Formats: sequence, structure tokens, C-alpha cells
Amino acid sequence: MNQPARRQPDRTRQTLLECAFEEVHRSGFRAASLDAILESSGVTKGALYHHFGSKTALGYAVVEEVVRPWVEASWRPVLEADDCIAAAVAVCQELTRQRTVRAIEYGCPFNNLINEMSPVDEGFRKRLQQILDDWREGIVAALRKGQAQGVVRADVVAEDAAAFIISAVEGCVGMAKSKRSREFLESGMRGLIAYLETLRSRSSR
Amino acid sequence: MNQPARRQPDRTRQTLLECAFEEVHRSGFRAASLDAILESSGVTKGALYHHFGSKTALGYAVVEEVVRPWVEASWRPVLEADDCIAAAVAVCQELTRQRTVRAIEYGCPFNNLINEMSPVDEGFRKRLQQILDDWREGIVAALRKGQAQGVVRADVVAEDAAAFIISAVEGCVGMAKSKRSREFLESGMRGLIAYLETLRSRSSR
DNA sequence: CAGCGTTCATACTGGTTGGTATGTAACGAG
DNA sequence: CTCGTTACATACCAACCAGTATGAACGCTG
Repeated sequence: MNQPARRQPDRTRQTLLECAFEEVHRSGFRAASLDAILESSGVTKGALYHHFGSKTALGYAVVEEVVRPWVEASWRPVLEADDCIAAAVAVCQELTRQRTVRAIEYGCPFNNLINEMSPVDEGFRKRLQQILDDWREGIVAALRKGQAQGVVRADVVAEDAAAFIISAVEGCVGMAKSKRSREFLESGMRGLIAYLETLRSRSSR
Repeated sequence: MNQPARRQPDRTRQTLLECAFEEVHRSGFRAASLDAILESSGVTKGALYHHFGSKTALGYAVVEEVVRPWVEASWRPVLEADDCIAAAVAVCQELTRQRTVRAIEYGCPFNNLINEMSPVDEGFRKRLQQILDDWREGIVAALRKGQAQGVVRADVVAEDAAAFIISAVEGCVGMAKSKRSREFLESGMRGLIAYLETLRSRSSR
């Protein structure tokens, strides 16, 4: 019968991060209430301010320790696959399929934070930009590899296509928030998949 | 010497709408401060609450009377043009060129409002959805017309392409907010233009 | 066991916010 | 001119919010 230890600073911190992420996902960062985070996490204000110096510091930690791994994980398959186009199509289909009602309603945390915080807080902007840069670079590398393999058309400008693909994905998820059904998301994603197929070289069809 | 009349309810209302739009564009709706709107407009709180029953009602009016016409005007050229693809490309180029630093920093008001307000306020969601639906329908009609003319490939699914195009535009502008330069926006837009060209039928090239 | 830094708990504060109560002056109708 | 409605102005309020002051209990170290 090992009673749970009364003090578990690492666990407390992690709980705080997760609950903060949820609240920020639902309400946005500025409208996120610390009191709500405290209530959902069962942590007190003293503990919160012991682990994080301010609400802003908590927000930065959420970006770096929750949002960043989450974004990276969602696209890793594409970067590692042999046929990057097929992998990207699969990710898009999976992304559409697994979206719960809640995820459609609240959208992509990464996109939400860029839209809300980039203009008003330089610390958020820099951290989010770094995630975006890394994501884009990964896709550029995947497209270049695909071109070397002859899978991707040689005349595709990798930087432009990568920026366009990322924007389209985030745009679809964002626009879908204004609709109750997932019809718009699915439709936009079909458009995206049709576009991805146009990147394929004739020899690989 | 006609002294300006001391009472101009229509003008007061219009000033309020415009200043509210600016403040909402900068700060988002929830973070928009009524006091800031009052200061920038030179109107007092009594006047504001005479014209609008609540902050929310003011927000709805901004959506319907400022955002909606603004969105509609930006895409009308495409709906009226003979060659809808060429017109869309032109709009994209114009959109990229005319973007001021401020516009890049604060993004698209329509996109901002969808992302911020759709999940938390049904009244905003419905109004924004209506704008999105109309926009999409317009593009669908333009694409169908293009198909009838032989300008647009017959195998393009108009609904999917329209949803995808809108999403991509808004996504590009949104993502660009996390970058200081306009490089990302320009790059994504080049990707979009390359996509638009793939919609063109061979016979019209 | 003693001492001390870490980890948390509670109560409070100053500032901001949307909203309201109340008053007043302009303006059109009769 | 009179009178009622419209259009504004001022002062105030209750709620909420991030942040802080203070202190207590835990648990490791020596």
C-alpha cells in the first residue's frame, strides 16, 4: 500500500503543463484563466508560481514542451517515409479521420497560438516561428529527397510548396472551426490531396 | 460657417464601427478594450451603449457591416472575370504586394475572428460561417463557369478546390504572422499560384 | 535528531473590464 | 413655445484577473 507521496514536483509541473495546454486550447492564451487551470489540475496558486514565474512563462513552457513535440510528431512520418507524397496523403487522411468533434471545434493549438499571440508577444512569436521554420525545413528536405528519387517533379520549388502545404493544412483546420460539420475540413483536405498528387513526377505514377 | 451639427447619430455609429474594427483587428475581440475604442473614436460610453446593446452586439455589427463587405470586395474581381484563374492569380499577387507591415503583423480580420470567436460564441460563428459559405459558393460558381468555358479542367471538383483555395489563402496570411518578413507569405502565395495554374485545362494554356 | 532549502497552501491586493444608473441637452412634432 | 424622444455624458459598480506576501509542511543532508 504505497500511499502516493505527498510531494512530486515533476509530476505537479507536468500536470500543470497539460491542464494549461487544455485550457489554452479551449480559450486561447489571454482568455485562459489561471484559476481554471488550478481547478482542473487540483494545484494551488502557490505551487503554480513556484514552478512558473508568470502566466507568460507558463505559456512559453506549454509551447516548447507540449505544442512543439505535438507538431513534430504529427509530421514525422512524412519526413521518414520512402514516398513522401504517399506519406503526406496518408497523414492528411489520418488527420481528417481522427479529428474528434472537439478538435474540429477548437482547431489546431499551433495555429491558434500563432494567430492569437504572434502579434502581441514577441516571446511567443519567436518560439512559434522556430517551430514553423523547423516544420517547413523538414518538408523541404522531404521534397528534395523525393526529387532526387524521381518521385517529385523536378520543377517544384520546394520552399514554396512547403510553405503552401503547411498554410493549406492549417487554413483548412482553421476555417473548419466556423462550421459545425466536418464537411469543410474533409472537402479542403480532398483539395489538398489532389494538389499533392500534382507534385508527383510522371515517371512515378 | 456651418458649425458641425452637435448630433450626428449615423456618423457616430459609423465611427464606432470603424474604430472597433481597428481595435479588434489589433487585439482580437475579447482582448479589445471598450475604453480603447472610446478613446480612439472620441465617443463616450453612454453613446456607445445607446447604439449597441453590448460589446457582443458591437462585435456582431463589425462582422456584418465591416468584415463582410471587406471580404466580398477582395474577391469580387474573380467572380466577375472572364478567365477566373488569371483573375485569381492577379488577386493573389495584388494581395501579396499591397500588404503593409501592419497587415502582415495582424493578419486577416476574417481569419482572426474565425479562429478566436467561432469556438466560444455561437453568434460570431454563424455570422462568420455565412461569410465563408458565400465566399466558397462564389468561387464554386466561378470554377463551374470556367469549366463551361473550357478554361478550367473538367475533372476539378469545384467544392473541394474552393474550400482548399480559401483555406490556403487564409493559412498563408495566418502563418506569416509568426514571421517578421513577408518572405513566408510570398513563398506560400507562389505555391498557391503554381497550384492555381494546375487547374487550367490544357486547351486554354 | 537538527537544520534548511524545496515545495506547496491561503489570503489578499491593485488594476482592469464590461456594464449600469442617472442626468442632461439636442431636436423634431404639434 | 411645449413636450417627448433621441442622443449623448459622467460617475459608479461588481466581477475577475494576474500576481504577491506570508507561512507551513515536507524531506533530504549532515
